[in-house]
Amino acid sequence: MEKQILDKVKQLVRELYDIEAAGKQLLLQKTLPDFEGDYTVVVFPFTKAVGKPPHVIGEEIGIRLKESMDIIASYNVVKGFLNLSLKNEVWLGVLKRNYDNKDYGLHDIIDEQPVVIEFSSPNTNKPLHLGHVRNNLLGESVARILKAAGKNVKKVNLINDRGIHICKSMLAWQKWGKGESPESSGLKGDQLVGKYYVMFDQELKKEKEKLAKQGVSEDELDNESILMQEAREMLRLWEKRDKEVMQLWSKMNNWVYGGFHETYDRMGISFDKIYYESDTYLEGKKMVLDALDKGILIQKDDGSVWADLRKHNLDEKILLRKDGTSVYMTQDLGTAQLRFRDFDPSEMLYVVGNEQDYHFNVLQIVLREMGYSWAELIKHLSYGMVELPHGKMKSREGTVVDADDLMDEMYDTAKAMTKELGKIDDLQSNEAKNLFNMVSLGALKYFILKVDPKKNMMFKPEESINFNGNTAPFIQYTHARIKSLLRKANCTNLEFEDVDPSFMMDSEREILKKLALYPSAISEAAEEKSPSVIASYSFELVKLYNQFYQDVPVLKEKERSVIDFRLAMSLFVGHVVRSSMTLLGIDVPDKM
RNA sequence: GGUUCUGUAGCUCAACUGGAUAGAGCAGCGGCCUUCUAAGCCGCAGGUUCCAGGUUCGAGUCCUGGCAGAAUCACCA
Repeated sequence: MEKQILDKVKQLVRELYDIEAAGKQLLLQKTLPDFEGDYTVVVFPFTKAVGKPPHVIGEEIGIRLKESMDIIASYNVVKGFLNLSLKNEVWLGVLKRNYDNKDYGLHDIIDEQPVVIEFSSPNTNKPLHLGHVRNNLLGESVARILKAAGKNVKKVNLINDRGIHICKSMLAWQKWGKGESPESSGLKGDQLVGKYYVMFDQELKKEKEKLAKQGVSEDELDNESILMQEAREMLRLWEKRDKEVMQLWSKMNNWVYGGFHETYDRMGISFDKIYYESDTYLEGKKMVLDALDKGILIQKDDGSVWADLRKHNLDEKILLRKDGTSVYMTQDLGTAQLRFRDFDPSEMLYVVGNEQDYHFNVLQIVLREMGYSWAELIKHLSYGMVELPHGKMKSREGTVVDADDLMDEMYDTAKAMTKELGKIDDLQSNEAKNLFNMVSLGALKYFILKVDPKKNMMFKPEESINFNGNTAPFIQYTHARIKSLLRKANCTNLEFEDVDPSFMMDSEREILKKLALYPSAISEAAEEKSPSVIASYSFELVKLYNQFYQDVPVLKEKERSVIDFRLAMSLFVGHVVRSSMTLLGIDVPDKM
């Protein structure tokens, strides 16, 4: 429809002024609420070439548009803005064509070549926290949005299951764990392992303090520390596949996976393929050694291997330590290679925090230097940090917001709130549980996803738990209202063919206009890779519907066709609300 | 110090990528349940878009220079 109008404007500009209007000059936008009209053509861009005042041009184009397009009811010109009002029949047509289509706005797969999106990518040395929550929610939602926009999306997770940090928790458990297990302690596996990681850190700190007193310099502390030496030795043994170390490693990792699985399940996160760094780092090592052979990389006297990036205005970057073990970058090279082979993708997205902007920049440059043309497929979907009112999350200061705890708290609040409002009197207990889950998780997800991914966000616990205003519970509530209305109406067969479009009210037209925009909201969200676009859209739609609901008693209307028209519109809104919430990974209840 | 990002109402966030009078929510104040769910609706109040220049018909958005904050510049990941 928008394209139709734009094409016509383009044609008219050509006929009237003999000017070829290019893409950017042709601007069609939604008319602002204070003005009359649905769409607005901005005519300023033509004024110079035409040599007439803007309002005259607007008038000239407007009159011709109205003559030649039967969807246009009227027009008005304010300064350089040509406002067009479409006939009610147009909006009614949108309703007729789509109101019963649950998949309205969603595309089937257009392009078979997959888009691979990596997210979550946890370390197996500690449980998931608030930062991971943003990552997981973004990844899952962006994947759903891209799919809705017609991409063949593959979700992958890269488990960071090896490295010096993993050895730290292993070592601590070996030293001080006394055989403790999830079963014996009653702790979730990831929580248990996390406990030992923290323990290592504390003991290391003590040891370093002692060393410092003995006069060891700041720089030497890591080298001199016995604990660190032991951890490094363990990593070396691990890379040599030492039997005992491997056994400990796989035992503790399995505990962690059990815990992660529970948390993912609860959050509604899933993957098509899981990579383990322990499988991919070797590939990376191989690539590095190959490149070294070809003279692309340099080896220093101590045996360590580096990429020289000084011609890119960056420093040197280590790729293999002097003891031959690999670093983060090394395994990421390998993972990228494997992923490219596995999927032959058109795009490889990495949902990773903006603290790693530098890392991904370097990753791409190194791959490019090594001669891999697919380096260009890598896109870092960088998102901002989650900040807390009292500052950064620091495990040592106990200010880390644990993902499981957070969901528990949200659940309890949802429960208390629901009881206080007296909403569950007619719900079965499992229904009620379901509702608490939906509402609490919805609130959390929406609170995080409504913010533009690339911006840092402030996480205020009291506000995330708020259920009024621009929140998921508000949107869920509207869905429940619609469902309730439809139940009451008991509608099977909606007949509104003969409804008179001229009786359509402003609030109804606004809703239909909004519904017509759902497909473009999806494509914008996919383009920007930003769930926040969908969140705003849903909120605006639901606000419009609530206004309508408040002052138009649907079932009190005399005219049957008008009732059916309104029911069809409500049904349509309900579908789009559910659909858009699904894109955010949020479920909506039929009653609440 | 270098690089990158951010700065919008008391607070948390929008603003269709350069378009009209910068919008929501929360918090505050005032109204609306005999009528389809009040987790709702309506109204009031709240702004030098960090500052100073520049670009043009037009700037929160673009360019330059400041100021403030964050991230990063690891043989951590």
